[in-house]
Amino acid sequence: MKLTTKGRYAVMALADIAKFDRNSPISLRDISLRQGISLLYLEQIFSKLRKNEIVKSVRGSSGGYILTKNPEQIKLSNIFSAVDEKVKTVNCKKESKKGCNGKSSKCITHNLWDELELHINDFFNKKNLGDLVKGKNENTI
Amino acid sequence: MKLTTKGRYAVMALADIAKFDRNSPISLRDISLRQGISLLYLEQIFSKLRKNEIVKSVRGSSGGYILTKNPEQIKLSNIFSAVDEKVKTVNCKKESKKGCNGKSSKCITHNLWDELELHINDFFNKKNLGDLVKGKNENTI
DNA sequence: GTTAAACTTGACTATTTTAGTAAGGTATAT
DNA sequence: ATATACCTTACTAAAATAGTCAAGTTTAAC
Repeated sequence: MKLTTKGRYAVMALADIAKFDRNSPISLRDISLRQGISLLYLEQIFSKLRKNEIVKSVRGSSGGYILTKNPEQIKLSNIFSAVDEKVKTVNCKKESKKGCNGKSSKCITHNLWDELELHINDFFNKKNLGDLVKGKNENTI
Repeated sequence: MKLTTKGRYAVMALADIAKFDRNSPISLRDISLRQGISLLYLEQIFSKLRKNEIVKSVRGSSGGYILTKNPEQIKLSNIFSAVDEKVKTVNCKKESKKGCNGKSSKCITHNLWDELELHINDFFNKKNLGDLVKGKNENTI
């Protein structure tokens, strides 16, 4: 069970932006250098973030990306869903008519995984970008 | 972010055993049939569970596996660590001397992922096999 | 108006992980 | 004896991940 880099990088990059003034756009090149993430990969990620209105882009030279809202208003769950990072514990939900393993009832651990998903999503719903940059003067990049 | 089948199957199989009398061994063949898990795959999983003393084996015909403890004493975290299912959110912990991305300080989201890991592990520490089989007369396999 | 920095898009690919399968053992209750 | 059950090692197809590559378009600034 692990987090993919897509979700991690998205959060890292947005936290990077959040550390700066909201009005001037931050270029992906700068983020790439500061965070050590491939520029081309960042472009993929930001394409999704823009489509999901987490950021807006400013084109042209000295362009870049700006957060659409205050960091406090951007929940981590919003970011993860934007880049298709999902918490997935069971694959027995689709065939809701027939139950989990093709049998007529739910598998014995079904409720457990549901609870786990809720537990994790709860965490992501409670955390926002603002929480991450509060200690921005500390020993963090 | 998802759970692998190894962890899921281990919990399912152990919950299956927990539903029965503790004294008579349950064969993998029966579990395989009831839970719809490949017998050969179950053997791999139970090999690890046995080495980690979650179950003990009884050989010979009408043999099988028995839980080493009461279901209430077997935490899900024990099961997951036995089958190498780990919660992994960051890969920036090994090089503790140099920081996360080879730089001298921690990455901006480092603490976040630590918190998440704790949050999830907390869940697995609180749940035990007994919790799963309590409602064993309900509509579950 | 040119230019260069920056974003946009779509296709492609190597590596790794997952989810098993296959084959051939060994132990033991009946 | 022998069938049932566990044990071990090796192998592999498929999927997901983590990017790269190439060829654009847009626009601020000079």
